[in-house]
Amino acid sequence: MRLDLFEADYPDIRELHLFSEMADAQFMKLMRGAYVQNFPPRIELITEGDSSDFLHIVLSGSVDLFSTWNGRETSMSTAWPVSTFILAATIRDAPYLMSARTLEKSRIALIPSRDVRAVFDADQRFARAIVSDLAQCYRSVVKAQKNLKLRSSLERLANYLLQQQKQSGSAKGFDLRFEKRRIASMLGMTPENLSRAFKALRPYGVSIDGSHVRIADLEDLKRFAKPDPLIDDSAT
Amino acid sequence: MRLDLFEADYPDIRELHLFSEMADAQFMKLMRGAYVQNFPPRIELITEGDSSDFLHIVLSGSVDLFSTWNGRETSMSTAWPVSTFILAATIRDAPYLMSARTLEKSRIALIPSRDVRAVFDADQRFARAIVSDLAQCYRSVVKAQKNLKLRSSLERLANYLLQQQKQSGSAKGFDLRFEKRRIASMLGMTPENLSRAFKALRPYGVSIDGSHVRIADLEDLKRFAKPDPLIDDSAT
DNA sequence: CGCTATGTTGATCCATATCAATAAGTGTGG
DNA sequence: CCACACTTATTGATATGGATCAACATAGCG
Repeated sequence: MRLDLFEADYPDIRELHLFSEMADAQFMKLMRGAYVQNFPPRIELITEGDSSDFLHIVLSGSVDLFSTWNGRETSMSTAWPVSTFILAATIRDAPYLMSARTLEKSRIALIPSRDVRAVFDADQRFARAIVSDLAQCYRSVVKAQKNLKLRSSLERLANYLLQQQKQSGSAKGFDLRFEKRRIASMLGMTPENLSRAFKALRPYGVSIDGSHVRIADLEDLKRFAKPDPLIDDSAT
Repeated sequence: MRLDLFEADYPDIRELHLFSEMADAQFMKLMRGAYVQNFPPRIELITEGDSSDFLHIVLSGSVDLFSTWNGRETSMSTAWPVSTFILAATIRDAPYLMSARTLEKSRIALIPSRDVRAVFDADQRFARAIVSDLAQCYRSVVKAQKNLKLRSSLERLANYLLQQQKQSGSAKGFDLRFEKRRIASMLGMTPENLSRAFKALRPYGVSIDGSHVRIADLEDLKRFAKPDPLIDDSAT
């Protein structure tokens, strides 16, 4: 299971802000028990309800965090390189609340949860980084919940597109980064409804061709979407 | 503003698991800059978007955490004695994502956020407690989101009633702890819809008289509600 | 190339919101 | 203590957002 080339990943992990400030000795202590593995797409890495033995880190690729109940399933969020997931379960030594599957070919590092908790107590800066990370995760979910409870699906899509547009940097047009099916699930709607929602945004200058989106007039769409930093900004 | 009797609250605050393990000196450092105030009902304590200068602690009464967007409003959660709120904003020194108002006459302690961050770095046990608290908060919101995305409003109500029944401890029957208007908002529905939802649960043995709820057969309701520890248990 | 999963479109159904009217509390000041 | 105002809860009628079901098109992919 353990790969010889793992050391090659140290710099990537080290620069993750969770690990960037900590003492070398403590970092190595974490790495000693860790291992890295490559996974093909669509592999279920963890299942909700399982005990949280490892903190996971996405080194490359991407991971879908989703949940199920009574035969239904929904996408909760996406983990990108380089970031951790299920940090909260690791901290509390509690069962996972979400399942995780690779979206594409992905490289994942696993650090024994026990080591994370031990090093937390031994390294001030690591503790500071963990709490900061966790607080950010918390705030992200709160924003997601506000998004769900205060907006219609059309408003959620409009704001999602504005976010994506912003992230892409390009003046006009960007590609959707996921299957529409998954975007629909993330936004809390069905694929059929998403398909119609795109059309419903046409009067506001949104046009879509396959996975390519163009927004004719940002201000026009913003007037409808009413983006709010306390819901839509990922940073704050 | 500062009350002479504040010292009387020390034991209550001290026994909050966030503060129970820390060194005396550090605890006093936190208390030195803190103060306590009594508020009448329905007073807005903080407004979303404001900068987070104080960590708040509910000593008695209760506090509604809510959010607004585009003229709409929704209840996100409730803070009870003795617990903190807006810990995440304090940690990250970021603006509040939620507003807070007293539900009833309440006694609130305020600790300067700067002090919290300073003592975090100085006291191992306090750091450990904060991270644990925060992880629990995070997991609560994730559960709330699963509840919203995976269940219909009728299913949410059914599970809410099962939770309340369990908490009440009594064999049959308990009183709703909030106005129905607020329960509706918490569950992400309108008051009218809640009113009808109660009736729709009658076939499963739920009867309501004012704010008093009786569940004829728990198993019957559970068969419909399908409660799930990964959504409904507050502890895990 | 054909298979399978994804996306689109249309028809319909259902859950939930909205609007409106009324009833029942709850608190206030005379 | 009562009358009044005001908020909350209920109920009915209706509208609508969004889900579901079904058919078909399309795009990846072995």
